[in-house]
Amino acid sequence: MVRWEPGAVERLHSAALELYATKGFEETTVAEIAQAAGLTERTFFRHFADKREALFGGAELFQQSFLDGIEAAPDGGSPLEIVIAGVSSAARFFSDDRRASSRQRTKVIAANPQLQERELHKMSSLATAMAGALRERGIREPAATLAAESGVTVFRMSFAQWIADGADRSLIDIEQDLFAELTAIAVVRG
Amino acid sequence: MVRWEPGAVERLHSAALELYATKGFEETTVAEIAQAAGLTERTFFRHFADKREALFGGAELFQQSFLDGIEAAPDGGSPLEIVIAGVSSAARFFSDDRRASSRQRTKVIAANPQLQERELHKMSSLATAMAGALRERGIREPAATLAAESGVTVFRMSFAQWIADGADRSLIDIEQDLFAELTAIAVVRG
DNA sequence: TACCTTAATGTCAGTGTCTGTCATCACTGA
DNA sequence: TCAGTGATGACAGACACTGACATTAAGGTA
Repeated sequence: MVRWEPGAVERLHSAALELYATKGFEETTVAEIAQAAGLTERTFFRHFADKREALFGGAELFQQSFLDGIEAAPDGGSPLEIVIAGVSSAARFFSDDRRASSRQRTKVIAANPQLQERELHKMSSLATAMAGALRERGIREPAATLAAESGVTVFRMSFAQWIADGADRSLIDIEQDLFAELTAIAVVRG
Repeated sequence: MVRWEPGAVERLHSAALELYATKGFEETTVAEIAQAAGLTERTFFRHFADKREALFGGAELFQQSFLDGIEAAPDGGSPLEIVIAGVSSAARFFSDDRRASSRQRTKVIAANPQLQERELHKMSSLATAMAGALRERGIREPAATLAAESGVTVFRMSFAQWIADGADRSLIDIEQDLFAELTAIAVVRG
């Protein structure tokens, strides 16, 4: 007989996602989420820094998959090629059976400006971390940050296409196309 | 004898900037800002949607200067060249005598995550608007969004260099260098 | 002059997010 | 048996933000 049911964080996360999806983010109170998870409001704020964070857990693994890909990239590539290795590595994080849940989560975020702001902040942190990893590999500024920001842009656009209605291509395929488009765009006097 | 002193918005903006800079954003209450401006808390929220917005006024003119530059760009250029026209046009918005005040404002934003999130959101909106302007000029997706996002990235990095300690180059000079770096990075098999 | 309208503000009573503090309870190890 | 320890509950409070209604001075109109 345990005093507390295990998995409090997971229960809070699930309850939050479900309520945000059905009632809307602003229309759900933290007290409601806590009650749905069988806990109190105070406990919610012990596990999540704020009401939004319940939707953004597990970002460390996500970010690490980018950094791993950058570290593992072969030597001698251009900055963008090394970034492509990182973004491709992270694509494995999103197998096709995750598409449905990714779609729901993205829909919730798209419906609320506060959540969009948090999402942008996470992406900005990712770009900063990737730029750091590039510098570790000897790439100097401003090339490191330019390449990292470009990589995050391509990832965001690819992800949006990946979960778009009717889409069925794999994330990594879409990424490759968009990186090709990026190099085409950057040509001056084209 | 006027009943109310004119320039309520400006007074609130100034009071907020000063208090955020001296006490810190989270440490200042809206009531304090309102009192410093000779108004009430309720009036603050009539002029600004939230506590952060007091720092982000006048974004419409700022954004429009990008769009104007895109509209005015000559025909026949690549997507990135048209974006460069927009970003260069906006550089005129930041003459050198604005450097000191830009520096203070940026410092306040850098000191607080909530303000950073709002800043990122504004930049994201700018990129969306620029992509729309590019589409108006016949550029298709995904080229339009890729070019717009790249342009915003270059602008952000240029701006950061422009207000960096000891910097004295003009914003437009820095932008040109970074656009050149961007095209260099994007070359595959470099 | 008296009256009406309007715009900007004030007043007041809320709701909801988030924090600090202390109490509670099961489990653990000595 | 007893002193930690860790997750939670209970409670009070600060502060951001909103809705509803009152107030005031300026301008226009009869």
